[in-house]
Formats: sequence, structure tokens, C-alpha cells
Amino acid sequence: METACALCERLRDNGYSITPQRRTIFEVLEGAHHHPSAEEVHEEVRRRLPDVSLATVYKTLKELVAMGEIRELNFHGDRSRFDPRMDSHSHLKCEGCGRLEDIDDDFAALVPSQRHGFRVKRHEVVFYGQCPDCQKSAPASRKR
Amino acid sequence: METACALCERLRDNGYSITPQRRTIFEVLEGAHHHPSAEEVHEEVRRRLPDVSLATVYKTLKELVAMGEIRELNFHGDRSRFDPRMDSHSHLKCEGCGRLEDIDDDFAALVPSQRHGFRVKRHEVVFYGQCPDCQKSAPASRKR
DNA sequence: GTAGATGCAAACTGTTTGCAATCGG
DNA sequence: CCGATTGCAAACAGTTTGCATCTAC
Repeated sequence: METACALCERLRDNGYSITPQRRTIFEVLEGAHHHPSAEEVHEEVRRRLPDVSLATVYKTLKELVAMGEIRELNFHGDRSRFDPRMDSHSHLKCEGCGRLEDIDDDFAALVPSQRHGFRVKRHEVVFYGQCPDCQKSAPASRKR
Repeated sequence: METACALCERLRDNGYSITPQRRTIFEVLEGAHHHPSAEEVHEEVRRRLPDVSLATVYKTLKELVAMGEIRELNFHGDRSRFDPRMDSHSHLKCEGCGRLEDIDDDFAALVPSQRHGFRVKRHEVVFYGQCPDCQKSAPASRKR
């Protein structure tokens, strides 16, 4: 039995074929609330379908980004993380442990559509700080 | 004759020694309005002092970031760029050619000092779009 | 059957590091 | 003079690519 999978539908519409690898990657992404890196996606995918290669994960993530189905986030030296939420929202990033959380604030209202001659298409707001756990424990950083 | 160099003073204050390499790197940074990457800093430094190594540039940039004298910016897949402006401001990034411009807007007013239990310390706002040149020319991207 | 997808390993890019030689204070 | 700084080359991490094999349709 094949679970419904929004991303599968989209892929099919765009003429891509649906392989077990892709299906699994999509399922992992759709259930991901923690902005996983490519490697984290890979690990989780392998837990369900052990022989998927990291290269396939990278290729698939790139396709999805190109199709506008997920976003790639690059905050300060981190590896890329992938975000299945496409609506306008902001991020809180812990400088201690690297945790990245969504916040629903949408600052679209302040976005100029034109600025310095630029045609502005989208914006990104990131708040950097310390998450609750990192405030409690040592003030130094822990993980990177 | 040795030009005055704000960053040199700071370094000296912090007990670092002032070498010709560092002095040149600082001068390049202080005159940089285009958010150069490490490699771009290196090129410009070499134009003035030909034997400086890229490793030295990286080490020096890292020191400055650690000392809080410059900022490191990481936007979407780009290599790191370095910004000598430390006051609160935002950025406009052209998705065509990669050009990165400052905008003076300071959205500090909307920054919550506390959110989801996070202690928020700073924020970053980036607007993505097309610069005037890229609007005129082909709609496709050019440089990355 | 065939175009497209996969997996592997090798290549690449940006960045960091170990270490011997060198230099600033 | 001595510890800090440099340059080199090698190491690294994350990501991408070439290509032979395999698979969805």
C-alpha cells in the first residue's frame, strides 16, 4: 500500500518518475520538523530503505529546491539545511547547539518591492540566540 | 609612512602583533564596500603585498570575526563573505549575479528579546531579488 | 525497450591544520 | 632572543559529477 505523498504527486506532474528512493526521501522531508541537513535526511531515509546513497539524496534535494518544493537554508557556516515549509516564516537559531526553530512571524509587510533599484522577491529573517537548554548549561557552545 | 589603521590599533590593544600581512589585510577590509570573500580579500591583498598566503588571510579573518571587528556572512551556498560594518543593517542580495548590497534599515525594533524560550541576541534580514543590471539583461542567472 | 534514475568512487571547492622557517617587539 | 606569525602542503567537510548499471513506465 502506497501512502499518499504530496511531493510524489508534484514530481509526477512534472514528468519525473517515482522511485522508492524518492518516495522515501519525500516522506522523510514531509515529516521533518527540524530542518535536517542532507546527511540527516540520508540517515533517516536509510533507516527505512537501507541502500539509498547520499548522492541520490543530494540530487533529489536539489531537484526539489529547483522545483520550488522545499527551501535550502544556509546559516553561518553550517552545512545546508532543508525546510519543507514554503510559506513565509522566520527562524530562530541557537548559537549554542545549532538548533533551528521556525517562528511564524511574517515580516512581509515591511518588505519593499523595490529597493536601491533591486526588484525584491523574497526575504529571510533569522534571529540568533541561545535556546532554553543552552541557557541552562554552560555558557560556552557545545556542538558547533 | 604608516597609514592610520583602526583595526591595527584594536589588534595592538588585544596584544596581537602587527605584521605587514595583517596591516594590508586590514586596509583592504576597511576599503571594502562589496562584502568580499576570503579569496577576494586575498587577491586584493596580493596586489599590494604579493607574497601573502591564503591561509594567512583565512586566519586573520577568523581572528577579526572572533574579536567582533568584522562579520561573516553566509548567504545561500555562497562562500563566506566578510563585512566590516558592525552596526545593525540589512542586506540586499541579487540572485542573478550574487551582488550583495547594504541597506541601512535597522529592524531591531521588531526583534523580540525572548522568543520560544530563546534568548535572542541578534538578527539578520536579507532581501533576495534582482539587481538593476540583472533585470535588464537575460532573466537567467549569470555568475552564481 | 528506453529514457531516466541510481550508486559508487573520484573530483571539486572552500576552509582548516600541522609544522618548520621566519619575524616583530 | 623568543613566542607569535607565516607559508606551504596536506587534510578536511560538504557537495557535485562521470559513468556503468539498473529500473520505472
